[in-house]
Amino acid sequence: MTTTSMKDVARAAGVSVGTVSNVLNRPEAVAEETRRRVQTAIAKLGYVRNDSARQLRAGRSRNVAIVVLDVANPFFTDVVRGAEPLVDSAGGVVTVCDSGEDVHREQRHLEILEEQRVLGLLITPVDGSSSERLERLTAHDIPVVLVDRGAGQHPHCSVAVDDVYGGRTAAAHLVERGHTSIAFIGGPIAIPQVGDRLAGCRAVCEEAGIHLEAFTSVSLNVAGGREAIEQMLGLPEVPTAVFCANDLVALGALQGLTMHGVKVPEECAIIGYDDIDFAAAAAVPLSSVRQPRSQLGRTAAQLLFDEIAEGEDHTHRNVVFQPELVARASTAAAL
Amino acid sequence: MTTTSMKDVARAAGVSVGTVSNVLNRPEAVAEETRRRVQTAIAKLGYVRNDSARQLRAGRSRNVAIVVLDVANPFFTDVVRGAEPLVDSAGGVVTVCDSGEDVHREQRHLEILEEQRVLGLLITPVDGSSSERLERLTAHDIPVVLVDRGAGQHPHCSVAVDDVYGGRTAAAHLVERGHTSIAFIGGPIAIPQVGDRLAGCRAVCEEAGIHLEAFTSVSLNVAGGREAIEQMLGLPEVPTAVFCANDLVALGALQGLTMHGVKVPEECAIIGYDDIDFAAAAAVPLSSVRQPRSQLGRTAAQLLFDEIAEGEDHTHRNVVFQPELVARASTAAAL
DNA sequence: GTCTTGGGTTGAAACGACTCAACACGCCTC
DNA sequence: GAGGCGTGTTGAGTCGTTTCAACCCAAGAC
Repeated sequence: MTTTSMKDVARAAGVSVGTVSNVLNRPEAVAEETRRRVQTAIAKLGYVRNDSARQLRAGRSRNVAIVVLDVANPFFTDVVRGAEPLVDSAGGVVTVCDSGEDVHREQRHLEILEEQRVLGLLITPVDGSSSERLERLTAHDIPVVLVDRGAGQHPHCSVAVDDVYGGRTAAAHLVERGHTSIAFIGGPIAIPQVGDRLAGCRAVCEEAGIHLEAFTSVSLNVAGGREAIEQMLGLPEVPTAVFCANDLVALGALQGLTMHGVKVPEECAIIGYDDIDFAAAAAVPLSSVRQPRSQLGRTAAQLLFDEIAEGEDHTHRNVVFQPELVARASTAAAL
Repeated sequence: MTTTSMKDVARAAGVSVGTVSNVLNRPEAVAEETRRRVQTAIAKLGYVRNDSARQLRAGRSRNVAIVVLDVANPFFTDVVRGAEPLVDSAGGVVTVCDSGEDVHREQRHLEILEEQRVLGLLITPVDGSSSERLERLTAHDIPVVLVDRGAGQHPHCSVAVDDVYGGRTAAAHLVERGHTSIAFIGGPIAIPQVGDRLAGCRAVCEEAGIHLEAFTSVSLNVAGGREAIEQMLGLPEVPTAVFCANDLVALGALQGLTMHGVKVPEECAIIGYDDIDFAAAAAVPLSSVRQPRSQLGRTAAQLLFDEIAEGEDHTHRNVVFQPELVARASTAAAL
């Protein structure tokens, strides 16, 4: 069965293609009786609109893409969840792309998305200096909203959580518990969130005159955390507390420490970041720094549609949320 | 800046559009010198192919859609991960859609995907009887591969894990540990996986003459598990073991039991399903039934491309994997 | 009886890329 | 010098939809 087009429907209903189009797009402009005839024809032939043709005509698709660092990270799925309803109700369709923290995959996605003439883009870019690639999109009139990325020099709207503040909060909590030697475990420092969290942490440590050891995990997941712990345990002086750049890493760290018989929190405390659902369900419930995840997504989508609506006279907005400490068992022991 | 088309490039390079098209699609057919001229023109104008136009002409997009029950479930993200490389290397693009276990959302996604003339579809359908909606797609020449769905009556290729066997395995493990009263917690029974796991469990219980109590959680996630536990604890005789339809539910159950001061596994054992990464990292490491997740995705994608390649003389294939018991602390106590 | 008005409908012109038959040109052969 | 060959290039036609000026026609105004 070869695909049926509007022409076939028109013929079957004895009207012109223009009328079929009207039935589909502005039914109120078509006479009752005609409309019905067209609709039965559509049903009988099993006609399905061809979106490519629509888009070609419209010059733009109705897809909103969300490019995340890792779909397997609950943080991002929550962000996506937050954005979806808003996009949906605006008649858009969400496309999720996973860059896997890899610049080349991100690049490939961006190229494809540009070819698809997406309506807009929410992205957590892999590195800090990706602006040139993104600006190419904005130059081609594709609005870009940065997610979880501070109000920097970039010419885009953005939503973010104050990661420096979050880093400070986590470190302050550890200091308050009496720790005097702290390790930081986090993925590529090039990822701004990681850098900021570390910066906040470092600031507090310096103020308090505390030793800080930073480990660079290969990536921000469970395996990365486990591996970093291996390194850490090789130190002559093993720190008594670990601040992980996100909860997945923290879970990995927890596994690593437990495997080596190090008691959490008695011998080593752990604090994560994001407060994903699994954090509370971990072997030792994880302390963490909570981010308003779905709100991030929702706000980002909102900014995107605002930008689309405002057109020329749009000025970029940068929304920053404050994270919040959630203390649990993994930092419960006082020294 | 209005979008530049092949025509603009052609003009700038002093050639015809046909030649530009050739440079893009069959560069070897174009003379070296011409090719270079066209390429500089492309670079200078910042030309980007218009995918809608391509697709319109081709009659088909290069998108492969994966429709899952829940993107936040690591099981599915792993399946997606498994499928991605294969789709990628076949020149396709993956689109992930989340049905959220909701028939209407699934339906909406299917409609949109059909309008987009996707290359093919990997789907874990919400209910068992969704075949009519899917057959509409196949009637329109869109190949569909069922994921995690047994070799039933359906006219599709499929990959699946033997869920009845998995259910039996889990139940047998509990019986072996001496439990004589077991609860099953699982989402809508209409979801075939849930039904099958329950069936396998029930069969073993009947053979062993053991009491089985089944609870229907609203959905297959952490919250669903927590809520079901509330119900279960209301029973006059509280079961001594719980078999959860997936690990998220099991994590929820673990939270629920812990909240009510019920010790796991001493007072109540738990076994989950899927063996997601978080299962091992839980407060009490969860026993589970492991599925070859990424292999499911990879095989599904393979079947899809096989079907596309074989065309007319394709016969559907149903691949079934065997799951595997992973015993951990949550079922460690003997009675 | 002519003139408006306006609800319905029409048909052709876009949109941008791809395809393919036709052609142009240089070179070689007989 | 006619014919054949091979390599490059062309341009018109096509995909399916939307849009919009033009048109038709019946009803109401004068």
